[in-house]
Formats: sequence, structure tokens, C-alpha cells
Amino acid sequence: MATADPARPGFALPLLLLAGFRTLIDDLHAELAREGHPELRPLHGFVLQAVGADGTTATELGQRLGISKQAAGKTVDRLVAVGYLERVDDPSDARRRLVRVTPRGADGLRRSAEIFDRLRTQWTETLGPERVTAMEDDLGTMASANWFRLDVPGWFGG
Amino acid sequence: MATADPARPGFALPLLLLAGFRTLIDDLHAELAREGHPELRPLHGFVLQAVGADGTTATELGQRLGISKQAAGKTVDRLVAVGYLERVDDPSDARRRLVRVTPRGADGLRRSAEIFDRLRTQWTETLGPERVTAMEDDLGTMASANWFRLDVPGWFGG
DNA sequence: GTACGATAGTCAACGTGGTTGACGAAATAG
DNA sequence: CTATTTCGTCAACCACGTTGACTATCGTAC
Repeated sequence: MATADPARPGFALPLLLLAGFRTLIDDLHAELAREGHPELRPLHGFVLQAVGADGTTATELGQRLGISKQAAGKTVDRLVAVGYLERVDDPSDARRRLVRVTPRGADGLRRSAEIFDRLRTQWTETLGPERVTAMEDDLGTMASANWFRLDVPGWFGG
Repeated sequence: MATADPARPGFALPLLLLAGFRTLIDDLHAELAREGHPELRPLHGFVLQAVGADGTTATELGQRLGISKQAAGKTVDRLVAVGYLERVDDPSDARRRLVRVTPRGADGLRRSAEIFDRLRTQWTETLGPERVTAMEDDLGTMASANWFRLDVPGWFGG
């Protein structure tokens, strides 16, 4: 096994990954605020994405995000309060309450995708396209498993 | 300006960065738990690191971590409760309460550094050393600014 | 030597995000 | 028709962050 490089301490890597993530998300939300979505928080985009065009239920949303149905329900409440999601009764099953993205939510989602594309383009202009694709490929190799889990606050905290 | 590559959607990059970060931190804590530190949470290592060998005060810790002194104080309380930090009176200033890493905390810190080095070595063995240094350099280029800020739970959430 | 401003730490209240446990209402299986 | 499962919600709790207010102490200026 190769010995650790003292000039490249291992603890820097996670910090750099976090800083990169944070930079992208901060830039995204600064631009979203400029384009009329100042209330959108980092978590919200992921939640909207997980709801999707067809809508879902709180329970299913919780499963998709890797959190409990109660936590998903509370998050939906907040997104409903700021106008990005809506709840409608399911005529075929009175227990279920469908969660749907509102037009405003869809607008935020569309703009987020565009902004992320622009930010990636900025990275390719600074670093070169090969370096960015290499980073993506390498991260995909190392991080294959735990993709979409949105329990970040609780996970990172306690 | 280069046009966005439809095969490389911009939204994947932040997800990959987060997944990479999460993978490293999860692996770290799985190994820490095996080595006798199951109570250590993701945030705790960063806090211990910020306290440092010389100790600090809660107010200064808050400044280092980019959070309020009250939040820093509460976090110190929790780390004290699990035995990783201790508070001692400052004989030269009765207002201050020095926060110091305990021997147990120092052990956790030392093991964390070793484990991070081993994890980085695993990455270099899988990806090649050049790819990992390239990733580190590129992330350092793009993320230069907002390094050590530990308001992640609140930042990511609301 | 005292009075005053700045600083350290804490308490309280609150918001966001997470958890588990319990429960009623509705669907489904037998 | 009854029994079980499923969906949503309520309640209680914890971790983490915030701001505002307050006490005690330090340092300085008069």
C-alpha cells in the first residue's frame, strides 16, 4: 500500500469537497434570489426535484429522500407555505394527499437546472473540460453508493 | 462562452461533491467507531480540530467556525458531556473559560488524521495519485473562499 | 479610585430539520 | 364483516443554528 503523502494530508480532501459543494450551492442560491426565488433554501431544490413532475405522497417522498415520512411531511408543509408545493386530495384513495409542484416551484426547478449548467460551464472554462469530467468520473467511482440521501442536517449534526 | 454539455448536466456536480464528502466522512466515522470512538459525530471532529492543542474560548471558537458564540458554547457543552473537551477557568481572566481537548479528544483527533490519510491513499490507489491531486488542486481553485465555516446544518437546512 | 465601555459567558425564546411512538381513518385481504 | 396494512398527522424529543438580554469581569480614562 502506498504511504501517505505528507504534503497532501488526507483531511484536506473532505474539506475541499465540502467547500466545492458549498460554493456551487451558494452561487446557485445567490442567482436564484436574483431571479425571483429568494425564499428557496438549499434543501428545497432537492425536495422539489424528488417530488418530480408527477407528484408524490409524503410517505414516498420520505423514502426517496431517505428520511421519515413525518420529516418529509413537515418539509412539505414549509414548501407549501412558501408556495412551491401544493397538496391535493387523491380521489382514488382518501388516505393519500398528493404533493405536487406548483408553477412557481416548477419555475424554480427549471431555473436551478439552468444555473447549475452555467456554473458547470464556468468550471470548465476555468479548469478545462477534461478536468471537470475527470472530477465527475472519479467522484462517481468513489462515491457510487450513497447518492440521494437528504438527511444531511441530522447526519452532519447529531 | 462554451455551451452546456447535455451529456453532463450541471446539477450532477454538486451531488457528486456531496456524495464524495459524505462517503469520506461516513468511512471515517465507521472506522472511528471501530477504534473506540462511536460517539464522535461528523461535526465533532471539525470542532476538536478548531479547538486545537492550545485550547481556546467559546467566543474565539465561534469566530473560527463562523458561528455565534452561543452556538459554539452549546456545541462545547455536548463535547464536554461525551468527554472530548473540558473547560477550565483562566487564572488570568475570570471571565474566560478555557476550552481544552481532553486526552480522549486528542486520541480521536489523532486517529481521525490517520484514517483520513488512509482514505486518501485508497483514493490514490483506485484513481491514481495524479487524479486525486488534480481534484484537490481544482477544488482549491474553485472553492478558494468559504473554507472553514461550520454552520453547515443551518446553512443547508434553513 | 472610580466610573464607564468593551468583552466572555450564559439564559431564554425561537426556527429548521431530524427522530420515534401513537393514533384515527381509509383501503385491502381473508 | 372483521383483521391487517397503509397514509397522514400529532406530540414529544434532540441537535444545531439564530438573536436579544443580562451578569460578571477587565481595562482604561478621568
